[in-house]
Order: sequence, then C-alpha cells, then structure tokens
Amino acid sequence: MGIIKEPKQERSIEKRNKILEAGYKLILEKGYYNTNTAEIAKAAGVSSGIVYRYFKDKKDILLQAMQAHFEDLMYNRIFVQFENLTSKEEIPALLPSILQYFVEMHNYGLKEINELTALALLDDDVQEFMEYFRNRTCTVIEETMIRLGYGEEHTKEKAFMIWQLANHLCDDSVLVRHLNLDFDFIFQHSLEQIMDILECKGLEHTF
Amino acid sequence: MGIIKEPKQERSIEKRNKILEAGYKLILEKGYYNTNTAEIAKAAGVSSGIVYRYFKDKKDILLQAMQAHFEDLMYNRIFVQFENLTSKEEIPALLPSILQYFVEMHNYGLKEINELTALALLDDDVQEFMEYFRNRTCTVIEETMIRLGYGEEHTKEKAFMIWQLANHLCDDSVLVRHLNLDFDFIFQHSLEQIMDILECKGLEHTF
Amino acid sequence: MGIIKEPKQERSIEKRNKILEAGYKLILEKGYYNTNTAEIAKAAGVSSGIVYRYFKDKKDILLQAMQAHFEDLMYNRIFVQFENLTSKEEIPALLPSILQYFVEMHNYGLKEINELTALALLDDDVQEFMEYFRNRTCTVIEETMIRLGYGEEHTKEKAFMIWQLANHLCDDSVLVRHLNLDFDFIFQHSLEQIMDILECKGLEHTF
Amino acid sequence: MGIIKEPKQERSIEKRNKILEAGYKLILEKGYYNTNTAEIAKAAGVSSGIVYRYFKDKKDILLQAMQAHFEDLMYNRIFVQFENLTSKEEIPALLPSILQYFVEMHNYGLKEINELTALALLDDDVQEFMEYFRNRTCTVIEETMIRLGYGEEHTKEKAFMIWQLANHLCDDSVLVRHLNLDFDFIFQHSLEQIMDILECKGLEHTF
DNA sequence: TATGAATGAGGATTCATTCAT
DNA sequence: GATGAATGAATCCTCATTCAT
Repeated sequence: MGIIKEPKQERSIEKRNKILEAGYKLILEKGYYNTNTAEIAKAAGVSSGIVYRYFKDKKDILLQAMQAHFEDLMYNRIFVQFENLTSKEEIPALLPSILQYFVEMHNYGLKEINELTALALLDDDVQEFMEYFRNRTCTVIEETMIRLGYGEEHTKEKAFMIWQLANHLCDDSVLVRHLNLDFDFIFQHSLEQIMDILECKGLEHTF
Repeated sequence: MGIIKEPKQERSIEKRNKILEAGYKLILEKGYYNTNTAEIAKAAGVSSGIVYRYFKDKKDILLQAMQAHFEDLMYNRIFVQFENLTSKEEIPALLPSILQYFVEMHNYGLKEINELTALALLDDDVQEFMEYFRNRTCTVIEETMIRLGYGEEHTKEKAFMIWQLANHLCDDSVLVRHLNLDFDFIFQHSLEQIMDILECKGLEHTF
Repeated sequence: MGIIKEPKQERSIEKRNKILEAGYKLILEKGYYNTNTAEIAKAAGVSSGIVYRYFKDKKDILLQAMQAHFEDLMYNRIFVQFENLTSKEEIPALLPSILQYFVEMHNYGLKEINELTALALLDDDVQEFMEYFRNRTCTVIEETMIRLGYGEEHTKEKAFMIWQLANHLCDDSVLVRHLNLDFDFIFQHSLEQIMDILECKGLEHTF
Repeated sequence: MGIIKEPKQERSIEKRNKILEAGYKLILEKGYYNTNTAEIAKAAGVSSGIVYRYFKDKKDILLQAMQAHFEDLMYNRIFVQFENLTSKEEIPALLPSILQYFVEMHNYGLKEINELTALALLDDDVQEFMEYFRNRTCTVIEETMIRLGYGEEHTKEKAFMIWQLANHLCDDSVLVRHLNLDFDFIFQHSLEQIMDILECKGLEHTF
C-alpha cells in the first residue's frame, strides 16, 4: 500500500486540489502542529482516508501546497516584475513600486509566511523546499541583472543580497508597525541599499 | 499543587541548571516538538518527576533556558561591545570587528538560534520573550548612539535597522556558505550599510 | 478536534454499547478511580482510541451509562408500577409487592448503586444527574398521588419521603443482612411508614 | 523501614495530631482524591517525609483521623444524649431536641460527612470503620432501650431502625432545603416514626 | 475509488512514597 | 528525629495512519 496516486481524472484532480487548499489554509491559519488531518479532510469535504491516496503523509500536504503556492507566486507575481524591466535606466523609476508591491503582497497575502519560515527552520524537508524556491528566485534576479547589462562580478552575491533585503524588509514591516516605528523611513533605506547594489544610487526617484 | 521551587541550595541549583542545559541543548538540536520531557530528564541525569519541581511545564524549561542564555549574551557579549565605543570617530575602526564578533558568536554558539526564531514565530510566549530581548538591545543601541552624539531624529528607527542588519547578516552567514557565495563581499556590504546609517561612510577602514 | 460521534449504523451502536457496558461494569466493580480507560477499552474489545470517538472523556462514559441504565430503570421498572395503581383502595394490596420488587431489583441488579451514590457525593456532574433522576421520580409519585385523589397539601414532601423511604430500605437491606438482623421486621416497618403517609394505615394487608 | 512510630513524647504527639487535623480538614474540604500528602504536610507545618513515620500511608491518615473524630463524636456528643434518658416517659419530651441536635450537628459540623459516606462506599477499609462505628452506636441505643425497660424482642432491629432514621433525616435535611421542601414537616414525620418504634406515639410533644 | 471507523503508540504531568543528608 | 529532594509508575487523551467494507 502507500502508493500515491497522481490523479489524471478531472474529479480526482479537483479533490486533490481541495485537500491542498484546505490544508494550506488551515496550516497557515492555525499552525502545522495545531491542525490535524481529520480537520483538513473535513474542510476539504472529503473523507479522512482519501487524503492518503493523494499524499504520502501530513507533511506532504504542506509541501505540495507550498509548491503550488510558490509556483504561482514566482511565475505570476515575482518574475513578471523582473521581466518588465528592459533597461538599467528604468530601475530608479520602477524599483520603488516593485518593492512596495512585495511588502504589500507579504502583508496582505503572505503574512502567514511566518508559519512557513518557522517550519523551514524546524523541518528539513520544508527547509529544502524553501531553499529551492530561494535559489530559483535568486537565479532569476541574477539573469535579469545580466540581461540588463550588469557585469558578472559577484552577481550571485548581489542577487542574493537584493532578495534578502526585500524579504527582510517584508518581515520587518510587521515588526516595525508593531513597535510604532516609521516604516517609510526604513523602507526608504532598504530601497537605497538595493539601489546601491545596483549602482544607481543618487539617481533614485522619490515616490 | 505544582508549586515551583526556586532552589537556593547549591545542589538544587546545580540540578536545576543541568535540566536547563540538557533541555536547551536537546531542544535546539532536535527541535522542541521532537524532544520529550523524559529525554530531557534522562539527559540531565535526573528523574522525570523532578523536572516539575523546578519548572512549570515543558515550555518553561525553554523559556528559562532562553532567559539565562540571552541574559548572558546581552550583558556579557553584546552590551560590552557598545560600552567600548567612546566617540563617533572610533566607529570606522571598531565596527568591523564588532560585527565580525557577532557573526562568529552566532556561528559558533548561536547557530541554533534558528530553532528559537522558529519557536518565536509559532509560540506567543517565546515571541514575547524574543521581543523583550530585541527591545532591550535596540534601546541600548539607541542610548549608545545618543551618548556618542547622534541627533535624535529617527534614532529608534536607525537602532532597529542596525540591529536587524547585524542579525540578518548572522542568519545569512549560514545560508551564504551553504550556497558557496562569497561571504566577505556580503559582510562588507552590510558593514557599509550600517556605516551609512551611522553617517560614517567613506571613512571606513579596511581590515 | 474531539467531535463526538453519535453513531447511527448498527455496528457503531453496538460498539458504543459495548464500551458503555464494559465501562459501567468495571466502574461499578472496581470503582471509578480504580478503572482506567485502557481497561475499559480492553474489556469492550476495542482499541483505546475509539473510546474518544463516542465519549467526550472518561466521565462521559459513566454519565452516559447511568443515563441509559436509569432511563430503563425509570420507564420500564418504576413508573410502570405506579401506573398500575388506579385507586387509593388498591394501595394496601399492591404496595407490599411494589416495595418488595424495589428491594429485589436493588439487590439483584442495583447493588452497585453504592458506587454511584458515592460518585454523586464526590462529583458535581454525577450529583446533578442523580438529582435529575430523583426529581423526575418524585414528580411521578406526586402525580400518581394526585391522580389517586390525594389532597395537594404537602404532596411534594410526601412524595419525597416515600421515595426516600423506599431507597433507604433498599440500601439498608444489604446492611441488615450483613448484620444478621431480621429484614422482614424492618421491611414491615418501612411499609407501614409509607402506608401512614398515604393515610391507609390500619388497612394494611399481610403478605 | 516502614515502621510506624506510636509517638510517646509530647512533641511527637503534637506533630502527629497536627497532621491528623490538617489531613482530616483538607480531605473533608477538598475530597480525598483531590488532596495530596504534600498539601497535608504543608498545612500541618511539617515536612512531607515525616508523615510516613506516623502513618502507614495516605489512607491511614484518614482512617486515624476518622477514628479520633468519631470517638469524640460518639462519647462526647451522642452517647451522652442517651445517658440523659432515665425513663421511658421522658422520651416524648426529650426526643425532639435530641433529634434536632443531631440534624444541627450534621449540618454545622458534619456536613462534610458526605465525603466520608462516599469513601465508605468506595473503600473497604473506610467502610469497615464506618460499620464499626455504626455497630457501636446501635449497641448503645440497644443498651439504652433495655435499660429503659423495653422488651428484648427485635431490639437490635429497632435500634438499627432508629439510628438509620436519624441518619437519613440528617442526610435528607440538606437535600430537602435544596429542593425547597418543608423540612419541619419531614422532621416531624421522622420523629413520629421513631416514637412509633419506641411505642410512645400519641404521647408526642410538640416543640 | 471512497469512506470513516479503528488502531495504538506516544507524551506531559501528578503524586504517593522513599531516602540521602 | 526531621527534612524535602528525588523517584518513577501510572494515566488520560490525541492523532497520524491503516483497513474493512
């Protein structure tokens, strides 16, 4: 037993997706350790047994849900931002809104990413997945930089730094508001740092 | 009825500390949810029952261990660094080694901080403790800045940014090596960003 | 999240009843505090986990078993006795056998009621249930008295006294035999006391 | 080990009595199963270890406390009532106040007897002790009856019935008030029943 | 395929009792 | 004698996973 079915039929795919959505939603809302498979099955409108036909175990639900979620995130929301950039010169004008978009996306749709960050730190499988996601994103940033004519020196490091700066800003955005600090001031600094890495400091655009 | 003993006698303190150390070590190594109280007791060389004389519950072990750990960290390792600074002019010369010290301390003694970060994201009590720790540290940075003659404008934000930059650098240091990136390059950038916030860019010292 | 299943299917009902019976039996035999859930499950021939699908917790087993037991007791054994009475005049002829029936029922099927009485004294939920049972029984006695034409003066008190006399006689029946006393003598006295309350003393029937 | 010390020295006796009093008080207040030995020791102002020098185990505290308590109860409060009776003729005049005294004693000082009744039903040792107490009390009633000139026919049964009537009245007194019934009415009936057994009905005294 | 009943290992916590000091 | 720290068995309940239907 334990053979995982990769569903082909329409109804099966639909069922699998319902489990995925319900599982992801519940895990992000209530936490991985506070969500049990029976709840997920119930929320998905399926029986508890069927879960194990589509997923290896509880963690597999999370991993596959993350995959789907991040796949959507990367292709439909992040990469498209970079593809819009066609020349170095546009950066000062476009970067502020890109960065702002990231922060908003984080706050309004990915606030629950905390749970994932936590799980990534606690669980090797989740960590591996998050690394894979970060690597792909960094690679796209790197490729964009090369496409825009940046030299190849330390490009990997620069891509990494940019991506981490954006992420840390997102994480901090929650904290900063909690501490009643001036988020715009901090946002502006992160923006300048990225601009600095992209060698377009002094050119920045106020928005 | 579950009255927690605050041990005064030497042997009791010793036993309590053994539980604390064993608990902290195991939780950081194996994860909070993967460590059970029986293991902690065994590792500490005590019976399982005695744990509940010194600690309210399992989480209390973690919280008290964190308290001890961070108290030591703050007073003996972090704050002393700031106290050594007596004038703005010293910053370019001293900051690199301070930052490097942080990273090393993180890598050699606090690498497991990941687990704590994770728990802080998952558990409200741990989160509260971590916030308290961050607030105190940021306050000391802020006070140091004022003592060194920095204006009060956006000092809170600057202190927060400096501390987060240092922390994110520490976190990234693990990642960066894992990805075979040039850590020195990234370290240098973080250093410059902090210098920039402290208005001593251009003065930096190579080391 | 611990949702209790109200079983509809035959096999489920059967299993739930097995747990109920095994739990009731063991609790009455060995005492509530000396019976653990694992034993109950084992005696019922089920796994320990399934118990919590049908019952909220250990006490719920007891409470539900009592409910079933007393429901049967009241409707099928006690109330039917009162319904048979159609006029005051019948009482002297019928009361002796009714009372005797109670005592026998107690001795042969409800001797374990001691355990329940004890639990009722120790536990608020059990106490509440026992009160509910007593109230309903007293109410039926009261209604019967009114139906038979007794005045309404102190009817509630009289119903209570009759019921307590019957119960105390049942309890005493065990003790009395243990002490080698003449139970018939005591039985006769209790009977007379009830007759007295029902104003039919002097009319009594020897049996 | 495990040798129980029968203390002779004044300080030891005092310590033993403190444990006895504290244990009895706590057990009656909070229930046997909800009171632990550490609490008893603390309330008695002694160490938890010393308890086991004076008492075999936890139950032994209860049993010895009951012994002391009932010894006092019987000799100083109950038997003295019977000794005051010097002739049959006094009964109608004195019985009401004796009975009333019992009920009050129960309500004001022995209300907690519920806990003991419960334990007697649950535990064989406690049951045995309660039986011993009842037997002695019934014997004294019996002896009093003989002394007052009652014939010996069914005297044991009569003594038992009188004692149980008094006890049941005490127990019911709590219930009856809870149910908003007229206690005086019920009290009067119990009194009459006892009078009846003592062949002095019709002679009763209103009070 | 699908169901959901059933399994049973696992874990935090309590507490009567013992024992080193 | 006295202390109170230490022991460790015992127990209720949860839940990921399996399996009979």
